Parts: sequence; C-alpha cells; structure tokens
Amino acid sequence: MTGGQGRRLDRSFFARDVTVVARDLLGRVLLAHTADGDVAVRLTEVEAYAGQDDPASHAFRGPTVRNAVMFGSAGHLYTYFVYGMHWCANIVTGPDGDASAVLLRAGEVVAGEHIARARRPAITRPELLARGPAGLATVLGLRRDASGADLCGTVDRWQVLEGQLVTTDRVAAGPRVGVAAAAERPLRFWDIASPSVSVYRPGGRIRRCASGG
DNA sequence: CCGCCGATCCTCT
DNA sequence: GAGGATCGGCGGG
Repeated sequence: MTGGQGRRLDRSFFARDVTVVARDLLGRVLLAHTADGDVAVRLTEVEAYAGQDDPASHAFRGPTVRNAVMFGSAGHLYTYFVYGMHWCANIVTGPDGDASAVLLRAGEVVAGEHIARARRPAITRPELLARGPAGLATVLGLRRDASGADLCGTVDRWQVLEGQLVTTDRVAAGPRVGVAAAAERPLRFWDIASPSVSVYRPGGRIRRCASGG
C-alpha cells in the first residue's frame, strides 16, 4: 500500500518561487501509478533552476520544442533526455510564463521497492535505488511520456504527497551538481541525514587557473 | 575507496 | 556538428 503519506499537494504549492518550492519539496513523496504497480519516493535532494534568469536553466535562451512545458503552469512534470541514455525529471514552478523548475535529484524508495529493484538491477543497496536524477526518474518510470503530465489534475498517474517536511536543521544548501553557470548560487538543497543524496561534482567548464596565473 | 572514462543520441547552433 | 542538469564499470593505490 502507498497510503499514509498525507494529502496531495495542489497547484498553489508549486506556483510559488522556485527556491521556496525546492526547499519545501524535501521530505515530500512522489507517487507513481505505473503498469507494473505503485512506486513512491521520498525526496531528499533537489535543485532550483530559475527560468530565463538562470544561465544553467534549459529555459535560459527562451522557449524551444523541448522546454515548452517549463513555460506553462506550475505543477507539471518536465522530463528531458541526456547523454544519449538517461532521463531526468523536473517539476515546473512559479506563475504561468515563469519557466522555473525544480530538478529532482535523489530520494528514498518508500513503496514498490521490488519494482524499483527490477528497474535498476545493477543497484544492490536499497537506499541507492533513487540516488541521482536519472536513477530517480528510472525507478518512477519518468520518461518522455511523463513530460507535461499534470501532478495536480484529475489524472493521478504521478502526484506529490505531503509526506513529512524535512526540518530546517536537517537541510543543507550548496552549489548545483555538474553545473558551471552561476556556480556560486546555493540552489541545491538536500537532507543531510539521508544516505540517498548524490555525490557533489563541479560543473565541467570550471577551470580554476593554476597557480602563477 | 576514489577517480577516470566510455556509452549514446537528442537538441540547438 | 558539438556537447550535455549522468551513470557505473574498471583499474590503481
């Protein structure tokens, strides 16, 4: 059973500022009803991407076919394909037209662990099943067809439940993983007590000058 | 345990 | 035509 995680979060939750939503998503539960059965993940690590103001955001250079969902209303999923093999998932935030989104980076599987294991057979430790954005998307079945899905509508294939918010003393903030642009902004938030949080890696274009320069 | 590297293809320039 | 909001296997210490 996947009950007991509280009410479903509504659109007003997601329509707030992206950094507020990102922080507020820690401890919430993303529940997926899939053909194989239900899988639920307690979110432990997220990153805020501040729309057209953010050089690291997919929306920075304006609307395209891929990122069109980001310019729509809050509470919708935005998924994208990277490195020729992985899917990653975001939740759109802010008012309509504000192309901000929260990247879901890691979580703990709290329901449907046998399904999650089957989807990631290489992972042996259960706490690592949803570590990393691609792993999280994989266990929840988030791929191309999930992009544009409404988390707050009448179709409840994917939805976010209240769960239990991570208390402030357990939240850390820091630079985003693998992001070179705006690396000084602390837009990554994570639960310091969770073993599922992914490993920090600086952005590829950071080239700190060797001494003498 | 840590760091390197290949895989693989969609997207935008 | 280049590079990317990544992952996991492999080899060395």
